[in-house]
Formats: sequence, C-alpha cells, structure tokens
Amino acid sequence: MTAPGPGTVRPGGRTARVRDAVRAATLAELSEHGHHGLTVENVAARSGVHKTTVYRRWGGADGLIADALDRAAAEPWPVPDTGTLAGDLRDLARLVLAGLTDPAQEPLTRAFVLAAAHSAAAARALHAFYARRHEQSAVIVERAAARGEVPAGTDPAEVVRTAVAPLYHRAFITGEPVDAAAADRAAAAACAAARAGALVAPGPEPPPRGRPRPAH
Amino acid sequence: MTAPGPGTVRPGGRTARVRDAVRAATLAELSEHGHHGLTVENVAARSGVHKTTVYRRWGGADGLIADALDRAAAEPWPVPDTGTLAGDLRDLARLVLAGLTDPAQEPLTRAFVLAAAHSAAAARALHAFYARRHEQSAVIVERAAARGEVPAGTDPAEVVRTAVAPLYHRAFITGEPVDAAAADRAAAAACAAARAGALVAPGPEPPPRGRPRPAH
DNA sequence: AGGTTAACGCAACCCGCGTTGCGTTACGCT
DNA sequence: AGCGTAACGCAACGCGGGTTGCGTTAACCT
Repeated sequence: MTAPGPGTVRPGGRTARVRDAVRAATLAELSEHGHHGLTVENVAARSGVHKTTVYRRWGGADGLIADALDRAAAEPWPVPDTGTLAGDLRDLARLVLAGLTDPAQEPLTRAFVLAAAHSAAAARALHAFYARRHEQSAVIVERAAARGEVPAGTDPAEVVRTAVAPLYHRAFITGEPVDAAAADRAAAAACAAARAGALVAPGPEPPPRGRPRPAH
Repeated sequence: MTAPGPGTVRPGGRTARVRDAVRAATLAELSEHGHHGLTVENVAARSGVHKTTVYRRWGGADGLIADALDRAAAEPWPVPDTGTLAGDLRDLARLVLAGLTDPAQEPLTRAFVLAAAHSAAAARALHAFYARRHEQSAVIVERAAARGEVPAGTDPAEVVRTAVAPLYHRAFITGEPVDAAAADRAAAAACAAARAGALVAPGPEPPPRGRPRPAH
C-alpha cells in the first residue's frame, strides 16, 4: 500500500532519503500548522521532495497521516506498573493527558483523530493504533485481577476506556479543560467501577468458575 | 454575528424565507453527503439562494454548522426520569447512542464535532450545545442524591460524562462498535462510580456539612 | 403611495489543490 | 563497468472553492 511493496523494489538510498524527508516534514507541518494546515504542497516544499512524488507514494494528506500513525503505533508505550490498579490507571490517564495537552503531542493527536473522520485509510490506521494500545494496557487489569482487586472476568479494554474516554470527551466534544484533576478523577471512577464489578466482560467468556459476582 | 442584528434590520419575509431555505438545505446536505460533502455551493444550489448570499450571512460552511448547532441546542431534550439513577443513566446513554447511530442523526453529530475541530465559531456553538445538555441532565444526579443513591456533593456533570464519554470514544477514537450493550455498560459503570463516591465535586463546594466521604 | 436602504442576485475573477504526460536520475543487478 | 528500470523531477493544466464590485429587488417607514 503505502510502504514500498515487496517485489522487485528499490528500498535503497534515494528512496529512503525521500521517505524520511517527507515524514519529518509531515510531523513538522502538523506541529506548526495543525491538521487543516497540513497540505501536500507545504510538505513537499519543506522536505525538498517534489509534489507529485508525495502524491504518488502517499496518495495525499490523509495518507501522510496514516503513515505517521503506523509509525507511532510501533513506538514503545510505557505501560504503568505501580503495584495498584488505582495507581496504574492514574498514570495511564496522565499519559493520555500528555497526548492531549503537551505542545509537542497535542497537534498530532488531534490531527490523527480528525484525519480518521474523513479518510478510510487514516481511520484504519487510527483504529489499529488504539487497538494496539488497549491490548498493551490490558496487563494493568490482569495484574489487578490476579491481586484480587477486581472480580475475575473484568474486561480490561472496558476499564481502560472508562479511564481515558472522559479526557477525549473533554478535548473533542465539550471543550472543557483537560488537566491533571480531570485525569485523576476519570482514573478513580474507572477504578471504582471495576471494583464494583460493573465492567465484567459479557457473553462468550464467563468468569472461569468461581464466585459469579462479588457482593457489592 | 450570524443572526440578523437588533438595529434597523429587516427580519421580514424575504430574509426569513432565505434563512429557512438555507437551513433546510444545510441539514439535507449533511444527512446525504456528510461533513466533507457540505459545501456552500451545494447548499446554495439546493436552496435556490445565491452563493454570495450564503457567504455573506453565514461566512462559510462552518458558519452553517454553527447555526445548525444553535438551533439544535434550543430544541427540547427529553431528560429521562425512571425513578432510579441506573435507569436514568441507561436511558441517557441510549439517547446518546441514537445520536451516534440513527441514520438521521449520526451525520449531524459527526459533522458538528468535526466542524468544531477547525472552526472557532463552530467550536463555541458545540461547547455551548453540550454545556446546555449537561446542565439539563444534571437533574438526574440531583434526584439520585435526594433519594440517597449517591453521596451528597456528587458532581452531576462528571456522572453524565462518565456515562456517555465511552460512546463518543468508540465512535471517534477507536472505531469500536457503538451499540446498546456498550451504552448499557457505560451507564452501569457511571452508576457504580457515583455510588462509590468517586465522582464528588472537588474544591470550592464541599458537601454541605455531613459525612465528609462515605466509607468505601 | 412613494422613498430609503438593507438584503439579495449576478458575473467575473483569483487562487491553490490535485492531476497528467513525459523527461531525467540513480538504484540494483549481472 | 554498463545496462534496465523503478523512482523521482518538472511543467502545465483542469477544476472547484472562495472573493469582489456593482446592479436589482423588496421590506420597512412616513
């Protein structure tokens, strides 16, 4: 698709140089001018690569964002491990908070979400990005279940979502402040809901035979 | 701004007719072609109003969306009243679910959120829209507090957000399915968190002198 | 009824994104 | 070293969104 195919291809010097220049220019343009400022012509001008080359290899601005998302998904993601579910969720929410407020990350996060809204390629990349993060973060809930902090069968993805969704909601929907207090409260709410057994996985995977539901 | 000012103005026949035609065409275009299909020229052609008139009165596509948002905010919003917090939150989440899945509402909801992302006017309108909804929904939590279902001082906005944010998160961030099961689980999680006292309002307004925090 | 003027219609224009066809470079292979 | 070809550079074009200046309509007031 976007990356050079596996046939008789030339991943050699010039191609790689062009690719890196365009990728760097894409991130720079996004950071400076945001999503609606990301145009192929600007990226081409900044990178020194010709406009048509960018259109051929990436297909347009959405393709540039999809490529950046694929790279971001491959980067390591420091899953918190504080010893308690409350602490882990708190740190997890703080990581998301940074993605939505840190001047270096915020434009990228917003651009990724917006690009996914009107580009199938970017949407696929965005969903894959978050799917990977969720499965990496699942270990937080699994450790908590092993410690007995939450009932067996608690859905890790649902706990993570409950902890971070309010931050995205503030940033993209209501426009309310996104700060440490909001992050901590969202994490605490997710922790409380998980402890109360409100986030057990439904249907096909019942808790592996034990107490069906801990008394609240 | 967008609406005709209060000075020596002519809200009379022709102006009102043009306004209604453009508004109807805007909603129709949004429903059919979505957000990125909403162009001033299409709205002008469909409404029979000239292109320049639309630009003058609304300023562009974002202004059309901001106007539609202002109208949507004024429409009545059936706040659930089932007698229990769990039931109210469940129905509230189902209302949001409808806004994100019903073919008649979904394009509008998405367009509103996207327009706010790259237009200050649309952002103001969107934030006002949700601020109004939150304050209307607050009565759900207030009734629950009066019934003793949740601790005094529970933040209504935070409870509502916890119940609905996961749905927006699925729709706009992760691309996971948005269905009744997701709505019910989000509502149940918000209910559990509120009951556990994890959503008491911070700072300036302490609970009006009672138990400072219910033992968990 | 008639005048005033806000609001609208109209035609032409500018600009920038995206596309196309062809010539040029330099990577990879023998 | 020398060839074949994938990948890139280049110039020109089409097209649609957005803007401008001026003429026309019809709402409001006396």
